[in-house]
Amino acid sequence: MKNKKDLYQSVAVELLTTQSWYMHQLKAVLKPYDISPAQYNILRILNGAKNRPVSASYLKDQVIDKGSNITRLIDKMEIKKWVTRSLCETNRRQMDIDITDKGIKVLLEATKEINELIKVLYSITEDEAKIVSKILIKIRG
Amino acid sequence: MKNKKDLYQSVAVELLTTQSWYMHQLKAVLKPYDISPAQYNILRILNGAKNRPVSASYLKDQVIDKGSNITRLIDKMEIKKWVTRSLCETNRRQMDIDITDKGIKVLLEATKEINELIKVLYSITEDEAKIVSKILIKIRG
DNA sequence: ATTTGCATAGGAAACTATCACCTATACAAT
DNA sequence: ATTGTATAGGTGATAGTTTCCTATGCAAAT
Repeated sequence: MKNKKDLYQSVAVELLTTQSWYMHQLKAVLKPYDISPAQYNILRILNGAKNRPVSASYLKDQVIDKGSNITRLIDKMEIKKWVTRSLCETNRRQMDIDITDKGIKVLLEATKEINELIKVLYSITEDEAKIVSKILIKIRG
Repeated sequence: MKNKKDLYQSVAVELLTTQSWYMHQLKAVLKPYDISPAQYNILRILNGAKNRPVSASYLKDQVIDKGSNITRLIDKMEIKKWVTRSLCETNRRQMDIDITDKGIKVLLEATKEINELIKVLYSITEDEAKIVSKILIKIRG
């Protein structure tokens, strides 16, 4: 029987290992579309907002990796014409960031690939999937 | 009841989110020692090898993030005098990579911090810890 | 002798992390 | 109306790291 420290240490190690394993596949799948996982994440959030534009700080809150620099991510996506940026009318400190048709198109294509990729997770049962999601959420407190 | 795709999608999202959350804390904890998580990983492997030197390819196999560039990691760690690199006598294609006393010292210091950090995972029970480790391993197939 | 495997070198591009600084706005208190 | 403070976002510079790529040297295997 392991001691407590080693037990939780192995949670950390398996978390890092499994994420790394999945992330590499994710990057590989998105690469042909020239999308980084962080950019894909932004596209999903923008599309999920049903064409109502959102602010950068909203994106910062919603995004998976809180460490990412929204301004510079949006810069790159604007160049690729996947998003637009305009001054918010009601609060002029904010930007209205919105997805374009081109952005929606690339999001749909990428999503198709990701829906395929997700099948690599099918080595666990649906019950296990429910359990692991729940515990992962609980970990973050 | 969610459909299957959404269920496994949420596993992916929670995996990425929780790892990102933990990784940021890990980086913050290691920063004062000027160690990256990847370098800490190398130090642990070298120390775990009980002072028997190992090859770069062995490290590549053992390391958590398979995408990392062992040569460059070792370059940096050699500069900091945490490891030594010498030609392997028995197989002269290989390098013998070994940890130094200085490397052991910084490893021990960093490990102390990480043993503290691990407590952020205590929001789940020991049973949940066992379960989540097991499922994370199973995911990778 | 040729092929395969191990390890490394080095360039280029991309990403990260910080920092300091700046602009403009909102909003509440004076 | 003025001032102070917090908020929202952006800019630019720097340094370091990572990632990808190609190429090379050398040893080992066959």
